[in-house]
Amino acid sequence: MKAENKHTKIISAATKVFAKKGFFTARISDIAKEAKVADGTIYLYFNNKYDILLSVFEEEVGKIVENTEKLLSAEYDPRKQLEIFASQHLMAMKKNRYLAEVIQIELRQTHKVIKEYRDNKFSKYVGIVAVIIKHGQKTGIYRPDIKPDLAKRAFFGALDEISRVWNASLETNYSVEEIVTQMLSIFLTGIQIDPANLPE
Amino acid sequence: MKAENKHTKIISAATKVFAKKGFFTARISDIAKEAKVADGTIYLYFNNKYDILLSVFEEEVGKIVENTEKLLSAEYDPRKQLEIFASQHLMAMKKNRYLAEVIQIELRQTHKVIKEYRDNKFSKYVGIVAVIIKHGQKTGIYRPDIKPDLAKRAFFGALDEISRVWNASLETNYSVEEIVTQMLSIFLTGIQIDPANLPE
DNA sequence: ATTACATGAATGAATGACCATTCATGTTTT
DNA sequence: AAAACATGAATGGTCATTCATTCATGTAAT
Repeated sequence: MKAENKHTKIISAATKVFAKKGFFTARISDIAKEAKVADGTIYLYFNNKYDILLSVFEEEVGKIVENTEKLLSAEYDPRKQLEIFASQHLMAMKKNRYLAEVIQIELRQTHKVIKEYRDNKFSKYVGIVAVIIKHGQKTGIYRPDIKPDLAKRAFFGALDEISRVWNASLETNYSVEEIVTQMLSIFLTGIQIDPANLPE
Repeated sequence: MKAENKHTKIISAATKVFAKKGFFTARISDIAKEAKVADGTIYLYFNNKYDILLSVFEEEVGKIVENTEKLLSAEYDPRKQLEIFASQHLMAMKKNRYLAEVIQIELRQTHKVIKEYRDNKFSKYVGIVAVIIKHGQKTGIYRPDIKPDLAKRAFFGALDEISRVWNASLETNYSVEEIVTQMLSIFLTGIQIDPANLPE
C-alpha cells in the first residue's frame, strides 16, 4: 500500500468524522480508527489536527472549484452560467454529504487558520458568481442596478442554505433539477406573478 | 446588585466571548472574566457550558422572533411582509454583532443539543418566510409554481449569508436599506432586464 | 540462497497541558 | 446569626501529541 493511498484514506476518514462529530469534538483516535491506522501514523502525514481540516478544504474544495471553472468556460450565456454554477454546486454537495457538512459548518469557524483559508480560497469560489453577473451586465442581460457583490452572496447563500437543510434532512428533499429550476426562476424573474404590478 | 442582573451579565458576556472565540475555544474563565464574576458563580446560574449557549439562543433569538411576528401581524401585503422580515432580520443582526455571529456560526454545530434547538425553535423563525409566501400565493400576488419551502430557504439563506459577510467585514458594507432594496428587487422581479426574453 | 544488517513506516502506550466543574471557605444580606 | 450568595483554588477527566519500539521489506555479504 502506497503512502499517497494512506494520505487519502486519512483525508476521507477525517471528512467523515468531522462531519459526524464536528471538528472540536472529533478525536484524532476517531479519525485513526475510521482510517484503520494507528493514532501516531496520522502525524506522519499531517502536522496537527488543524492541518487535517485545512487539507480537507484544500484538496476537496480545490476539486470543486476546478471543475466549476472548467464547465463555465465552455458556456457564454450568463443565464446558463448561473444554472451551471448552481447545479454543479448542488451536485458536489450531494455527491459527498460528509464533505458538504464540513464545508457548511466547519468552514465558518472563527479560528484564525480557518478564517484565513476561507477569506482567501473560498472567497474566490463564491466570487465566480459575481464574475458571471458582471458578465451578464456587460452583455445587457442582467440589470445594471444589481450589485454583483450583494447578488453573489444572495445567490450563494440561497444555494448553501438549501443544500445545508438537504443534508440535515429536515424537510422534503427536492432533486437537484427541481432546485435549480426554482432557484433560477426566482433569481431571473422573481416570485411575483406580474412584475409590472409592483408598486412604484 | 440583583440576581437577574447577574444572569443577564453572564449571558451577554458569553455572547461576546462565544462570538470572539467560538463555543469550543471559549473558556468558562473567559466568560467569567468578561462578566466580572468568579468562575464558580457561573454555575449558580447555569448548569454547564452548553446550557449557557442554549440560554443565549433562547433568550436572544426569542426576542427577535417575537418582534418579527408583532411587526408582521400589522401588515397584509405579502410584498411588504417580505420586506419587513428582511429589514427586521438585518437590523437585529446589525444591532448585536456578537449575537449575530453566535447565531450564524454556533447555531450550526453538529452537537445534539444545538441541533435539537435549531430544528425546533429556529426552524419556526425561518418558517415565517414560508407562511408569507403561501399567503402571497393565496392572494394571487406570488406565483403558484414557487415552492414555499424552497423559497423560504433561498430567501433566508441569502439574508444570512449577506449578514454573515457583513460581520466578517470582508467586503463593502452596504446599509440595511440598500440590502433590503436589492434583495426585494431580486426576489420579486429577478435580475434579468426583461423576463419576457427568457428562452422557453 | 541463506544469513546478517539496514531502513523507515507504522504502532500505541505514556506524557502533559488544558479546562469544565466542584466545593470548602469567605462575604453579604436579611 | 442564619441564609443566601459569591469566590477561586483544587480536582479529575479528556485528548493532542510524542517517541521508544516493532516489523516488514530491501540490500549486501557469505
